[in-house]
Amino acid sequence: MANITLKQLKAFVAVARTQSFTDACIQVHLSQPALSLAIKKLEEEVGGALFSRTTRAIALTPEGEEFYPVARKILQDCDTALDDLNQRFAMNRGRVVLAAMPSFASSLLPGLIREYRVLYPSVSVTVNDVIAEDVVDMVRNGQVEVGVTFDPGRFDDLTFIPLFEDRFVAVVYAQHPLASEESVSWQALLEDDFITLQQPSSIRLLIEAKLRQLGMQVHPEFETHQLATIGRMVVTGLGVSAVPSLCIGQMREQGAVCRELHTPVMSRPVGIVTRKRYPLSTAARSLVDIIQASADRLSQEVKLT
Amino acid sequence: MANITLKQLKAFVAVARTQSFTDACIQVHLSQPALSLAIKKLEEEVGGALFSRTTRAIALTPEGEEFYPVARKILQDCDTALDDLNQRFAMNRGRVVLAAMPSFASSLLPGLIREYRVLYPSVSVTVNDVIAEDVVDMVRNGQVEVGVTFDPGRFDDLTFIPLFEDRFVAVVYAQHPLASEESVSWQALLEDDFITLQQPSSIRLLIEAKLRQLGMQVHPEFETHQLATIGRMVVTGLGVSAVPSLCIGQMREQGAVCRELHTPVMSRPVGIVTRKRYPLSTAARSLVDIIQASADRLSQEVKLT
DNA sequence: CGATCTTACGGGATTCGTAAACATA
DNA sequence: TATGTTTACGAATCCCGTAAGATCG
Repeated sequence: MANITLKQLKAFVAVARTQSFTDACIQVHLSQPALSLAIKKLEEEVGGALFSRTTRAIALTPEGEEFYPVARKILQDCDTALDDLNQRFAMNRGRVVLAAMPSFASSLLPGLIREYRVLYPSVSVTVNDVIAEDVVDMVRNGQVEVGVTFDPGRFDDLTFIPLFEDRFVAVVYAQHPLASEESVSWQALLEDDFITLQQPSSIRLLIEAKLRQLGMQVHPEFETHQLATIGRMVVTGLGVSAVPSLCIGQMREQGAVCRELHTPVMSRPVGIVTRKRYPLSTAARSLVDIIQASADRLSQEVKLT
Repeated sequence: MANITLKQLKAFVAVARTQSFTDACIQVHLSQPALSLAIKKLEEEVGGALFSRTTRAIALTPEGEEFYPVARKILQDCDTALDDLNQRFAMNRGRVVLAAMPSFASSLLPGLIREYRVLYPSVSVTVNDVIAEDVVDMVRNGQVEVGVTFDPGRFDDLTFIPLFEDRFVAVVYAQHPLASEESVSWQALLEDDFITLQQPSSIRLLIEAKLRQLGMQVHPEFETHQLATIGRMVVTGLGVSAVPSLCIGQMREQGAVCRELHTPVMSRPVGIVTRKRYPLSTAARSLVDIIQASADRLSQEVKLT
């Protein structure tokens, strides 16, 4: 039967502060009798008098004096917690933590985040730029709410929202013979010196596995850790390469030329990965919404035209 | 309109803990629909969903996850505060601070506190053994709730509850001529060497002022700080003295003989001093009650018979 | 189909506000 | 006497519980 009400606490604090029932009425939006009853009830709950009422003057009992700061603190805590939640839901504050594979994080993601920040400037966004496999791991164990990466396949605890197809495109320098072609085959591309990524990236593994499967041999003449270095090497004429279509923009900026790659066309769906049965925060939800809404535009941006 | 309820918080915590509405019902003694409504209302108040309900499984939203420990803490604080108050009023805990003039603190007070402690063993009692004037000061400025001392006279912020009359009695050694008298006059007593208190006690001042007023001269042959020393000196035959009737017991224990003093009879009311308009704690209230109830017995104890 | 949450609605308790009574300075 | 609190009572509100509906596994 131990049941007190926040309203009673508010009433108590108001009376204690104003030292008057009448004045406290205004603060708690109650009539005198109602307030009187509320205090009376509270006193019954706590087992004794909190005020000494002499119809003329009000004084806190020593017990009330002890209780006053405590009640104040409780109400303060409630208010703070409520404000915090309100702001969080209104996205006047909050935080989204997401993971994205490097090719996406360095290409399309910044624009999306910019778009998001325009709408919700008070929500902080943290990006984990990790390889595709780690993106999946970080989502699965809850380190991030949202991941952007390749379709992780069948994980029964994950949800995948496809955004666009990422495929490999050939990267050659402008004077290269293949640059005049509309599209090139892997066979033709690999006749030149091939520059590849050295990092434990799924990109390289994917290329090698697929090509080996088709009986083609890859002879990487150069290896590097950075995508930017590939671009530079290609432009310098050291060789050719193949990169995810996500990186077309970057390659072009560096002066390299991208062409469609066929036989085979290597493509994988890129999308948003979230955890099943773990709802997103409103902040994360709206980020996902923005990314989804931009799916068409993203698809365009990885086109060669 | 920012109004949440502790009941709602309890409901929220229960659901969050059990991960199920049905199970939480038992904990909060509510039907499922009622609980559902309570959560719904809470979510409206905070501005967003705290749970993700899929009719089959319940999961906290990230916002709910943030809120959970906060809500828990608030409820915990409420419980603690309520328990504390309950115990205080039930006097299973608490504290009384009082001040008493030395003559009372060293004579009758210990017995009274003992009586009190038998009834309320869990309430700690602190005694300030200070001179009569300081007792009044400590009560007035709120350092103590209760004081026992002489009637402080007209203080409009103090309440005085008289207990008994304390008067001066003569103290002589057993072989002293006056010991055979029923009562002695100040005149007769002062013919012998007079031992008096040295401390800034109201006792000495009272004696001197009153006697001077009556044209009598006091020749203190010995001065001491301790009442016990007076007794010892008297018994040793160094002289005679006059002490408050409160100290009769102590004098007798030391082997001295007490006799009524007249011409004049010096007596002042001793009683309980409390602050007006500042209600007592229940603990203090019951101590006062006990002392008041013992008033008659106390009056007897300061009699010579 | 079964388990679980949500919505709908009637009954009941709590609580509110107005008016009158009461108590102190 | 005047101010301010408490008691009395009618009324509105809120909240709960039962029953029916909806949804997911």
